[in-house]
Amino acid sequence: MSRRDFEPDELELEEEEFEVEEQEEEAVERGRIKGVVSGAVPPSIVLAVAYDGDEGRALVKLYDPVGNTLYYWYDNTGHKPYLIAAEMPEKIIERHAEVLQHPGFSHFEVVERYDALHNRRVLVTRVYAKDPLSIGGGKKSIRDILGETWESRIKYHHCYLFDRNIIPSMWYRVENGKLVPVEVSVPPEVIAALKSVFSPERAGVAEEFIPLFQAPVPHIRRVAIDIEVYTPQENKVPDPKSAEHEIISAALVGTDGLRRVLLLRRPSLEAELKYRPDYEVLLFDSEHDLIMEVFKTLVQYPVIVSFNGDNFDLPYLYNRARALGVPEEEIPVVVKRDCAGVIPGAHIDLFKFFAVKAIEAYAFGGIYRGERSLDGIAYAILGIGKLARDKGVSRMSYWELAEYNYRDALITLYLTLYNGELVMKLVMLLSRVAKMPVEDITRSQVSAWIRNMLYYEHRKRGWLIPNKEDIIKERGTAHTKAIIKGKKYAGAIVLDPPPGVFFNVHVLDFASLYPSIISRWNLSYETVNCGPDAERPIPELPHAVCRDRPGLTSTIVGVLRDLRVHVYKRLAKSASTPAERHFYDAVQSAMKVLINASYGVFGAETFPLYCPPVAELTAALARYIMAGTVLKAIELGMIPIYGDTDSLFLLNADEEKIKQLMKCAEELNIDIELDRVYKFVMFSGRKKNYLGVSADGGVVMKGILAKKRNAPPLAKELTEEIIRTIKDINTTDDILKVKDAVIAMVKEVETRLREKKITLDKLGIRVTLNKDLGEYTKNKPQHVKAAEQLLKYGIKVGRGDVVVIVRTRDPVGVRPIQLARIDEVDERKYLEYISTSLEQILEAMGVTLEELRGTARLL
DNA sequence: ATCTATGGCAAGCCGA
DNA sequence: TCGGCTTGCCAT
Repeated sequence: MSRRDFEPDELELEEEEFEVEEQEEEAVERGRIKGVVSGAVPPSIVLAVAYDGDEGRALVKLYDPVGNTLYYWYDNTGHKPYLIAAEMPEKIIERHAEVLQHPGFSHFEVVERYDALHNRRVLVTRVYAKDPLSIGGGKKSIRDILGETWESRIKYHHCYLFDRNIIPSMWYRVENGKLVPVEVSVPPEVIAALKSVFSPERAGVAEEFIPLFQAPVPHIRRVAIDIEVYTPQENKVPDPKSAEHEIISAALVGTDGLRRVLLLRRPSLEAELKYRPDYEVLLFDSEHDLIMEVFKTLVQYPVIVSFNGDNFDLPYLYNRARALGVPEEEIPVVVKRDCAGVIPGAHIDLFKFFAVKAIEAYAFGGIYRGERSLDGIAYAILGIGKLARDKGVSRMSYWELAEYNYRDALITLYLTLYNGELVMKLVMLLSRVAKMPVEDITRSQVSAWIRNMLYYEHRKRGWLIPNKEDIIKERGTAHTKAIIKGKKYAGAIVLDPPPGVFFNVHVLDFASLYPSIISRWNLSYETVNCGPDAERPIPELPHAVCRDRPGLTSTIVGVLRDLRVHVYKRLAKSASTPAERHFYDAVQSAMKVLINASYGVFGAETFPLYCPPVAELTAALARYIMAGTVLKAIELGMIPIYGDTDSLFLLNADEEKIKQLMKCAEELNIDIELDRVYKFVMFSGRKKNYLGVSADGGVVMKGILAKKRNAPPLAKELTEEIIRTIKDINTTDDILKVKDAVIAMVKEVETRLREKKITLDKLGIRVTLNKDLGEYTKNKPQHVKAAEQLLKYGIKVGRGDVVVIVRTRDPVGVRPIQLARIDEVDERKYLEYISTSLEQILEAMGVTLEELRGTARLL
C-alpha cells in the first residue's frame, strides 16, 4: 500500500487556540523584544522550577511574556523543615575542608532524618551553595569536590546539595509580570473516589498526587528546527564535530504560525521561485547571516523542538557559527557531551524521547517499535512521513530542498501537537510527577523518573535515602532460581498450550498484576525482611514482610495504580469534550508508563533502590495467584488452555463462572477483567505463539514468526493472505475447507520462489546490530558478516543500525541487500523459512509439514 | 555515561 | 554431527 498523499491542511493549527496577546504587542512596540515573528507568547508560562527536595522549597524560574527571566522562592509542601541545631562534628569539617574553601559554599546544617532501612533516626549534614542553580555546571563545583562524600558516607552522616531540578510549575503563572497562583480544580468524582477507593492513610498520599494530574497543562509556544547540510559525497552523514560543510538550508516551524525555510544562495544553483501558500522562503547570500537569523528566531521561544538536535542540528549550528567567527556570547546554543540546549528556552529532542523504551511500549503501544528515524516514527504515529527523495540534499534544487526541509520541521513540530498535544502533555505531566525538568525527562529512561519520584517522597517525609549496598546488606538477595541462565530469580508462569483450534475462548486478565501485588502485600525495600515480627507471604520463600508500617514504594505504586484504574481511566472515558478526553488520556498514559515500570526497577541492579527480595516476592506472588486461579477455574468447570504471567485463556467459560472467579480474586485485592472473547484461537503448541480471531473478525497474532520484524516481506505477505482466509472460519468443518486453500497459497509462493519470479526486496531480512561490529567476539552472526561487506564499500554501519540481508549461495551465505543479485539467491533457505514460519499456523490446523510436502508431490 | 524484569522461540556459530 | 552458546525478537 502506498502512503497516502499528505494534505497540508491536516496540520493546520486551530487558530483560536493562540490568540495574540496584546501585552506582547505592546512589548514589541516598546522595542523590548526584537523581531517577534508572529503569534503570541501564551499567557503566563512558568518555565522552570528548581526544587530543593529536602526542604520542599522551590526556586521558580519564569519566562514572562516580555522575555524577562524571573526567579521566585516558594514553599511547596506547606510544612516547614525542622532543623536541629547541632555542633559540627570535627570529622565533617575535616572532610569538607575543601568545600569550605569553595567560593560557592554558603553554609552547613546538621539535620535529623529517619533512616527507614534501619528503622532509626540519624543525623545528617547538609551543604548549601550560594547559588543552587550553579551547582553541577561550570568549573569545579561543590558536587565535584565532595565526590563520593556527596553520596554520603561518613558513618550516619549524609550530605546533600540542592538538586538542580527544574520542572514546569503547576502552581503559578505570570500575569502582568506578576506571579499568580493557579487554581487547581478537582472534580467532585475525584474527591468521591478518594473516600471510596483509598484507605484513610493512602487517601492523604493520593491527595498530594492529584493536583499534579489535575492542574492544567498550558500550551507552550514552541518552534521546531531542522537543518540540511551540504555533503560532497552522498550517503555520508555530515559530522557535527568537524562541521566541514556549509548549512544550505534551515527550516523553522512554530506553533505561532511561523513557517519559514532559510536557504543559502549557491552559485551552482539557478534560482527558481515558486509561490508557496504554506511557508515562506528566505534566500541568504551568506551562511553567517542565515545562521544568525536562525539564532534570532530560536531565542524567542521558550521551547525548541528537534529530531536529533542533541547530536546533530544544534552542535552543527554551534560549530559552524564558531568556524565563521561568531563569538561564543552571540551563540544561544550550549553543546554538552551528548545533549545540546538553547538559551533561554528548553530544548526537547524528540529522537531521545521516542527512544525511551517505556514510552514506546506503554504510551504508544509499540506502534513505532524498532523505528528510530523521523520518517518511521512520524509515519507510524501521524500517518505522514518524510518527503520521498531520489537524490541527496546537496543535489536538490532550491525548490526541492525547501520542500524537503520544511516537511521535516513540520512533522517534528506536529509530533508534539497531534492528538491534543499528547506528547507535550506527557512530557509535562511526567516532569511534574518525577520532579525532573522537561529537558531531563526527555533524555532519561523510566528508571530515572521513578528514582527521582521516590527520592522526592523520601525527602518530603524527612527520610534518609539509603545506599544500594546497605539495602542488599540488610535485606538480602534472591533465593529462587531463574529458568533462563544468567537471570537472578524466577519469573512468571507460562502454561503450555495444546496445539489445535479452540472455539469460544474467554481471555481473562489480571489488571496491572505486579503493581497490584506490590501495593497489596506492602512490598518495599524497608518492609521486607525487616524484623522478627514479620510474616512470610509465601511459605516456600524465606522473605518476610512486616505489617506494622506502610511501605513507601508500596504506597506510591499503589496510589498511582488505583488513581489510574479507578479515577483517570474512567474520567478519560466519560469526558464530555475532546479537550477533556485528550487531557485525561495523557494523564492516564503517563501513569501507565510509571506503573508498568515500577516492578522491574526493583530487580535492576542499576536502580538505586534495587531490592531483589521485593522483585522476587512480586514474581513469586504472581505465580501463586496465577496457579491458584487456574485451580479455581478448573473447580468451577472451566478449562484453562493457556496462560502467560497475568492472562488466562479459558474454554467452557460463561459469565456466571467468570464472576465467581473474579470474586475469589477480589479477596486478594486483585482485579480480574474479561479482556476479550475469541471466536476461536489457534495454538501451534508453542508458548507465546498463537492466533486469535474475535467475533467481529479482528485478528490477534502473537509471537508468530512470519510477523516478526526480521521476517522477509515474502513470508509476511503470505501470512497476511492466509489470515484473510482464516478469519472466516466459524466451525470445525470450515477448518478443513480453509486448509486446502492455505496449502495452495503456500505452494504458489514456493513455485514463484523456485522460478525466481520474485523481486529482491521481498527477500530482505532486516536485522538490527545491537552492538558495534567489533563487539561481536563470541561468534560472527550473519548480519555482522553482511555489515562487514558494506563497510568495504564505504557504507558505515554500527550499533543501532538495521542491516538488510539476503541469503545467497556463495560460501559466506549472506549478502547485504544493496550488494545482492537475484540470481545468486539461495532459494532453499527461503523455502525453509516459509516452511517453518507457516508451520506455526498450519500445525494449529492439523496440517503437518509432511502433509504439505505430500500434497506437493501429488500436484 | 547508561540502565525496568523474566520466559520462550528460532537461527546460526563453533568447538567437541 | 551434535549440543551448548550467542543473538535477535517477541510476550507479558
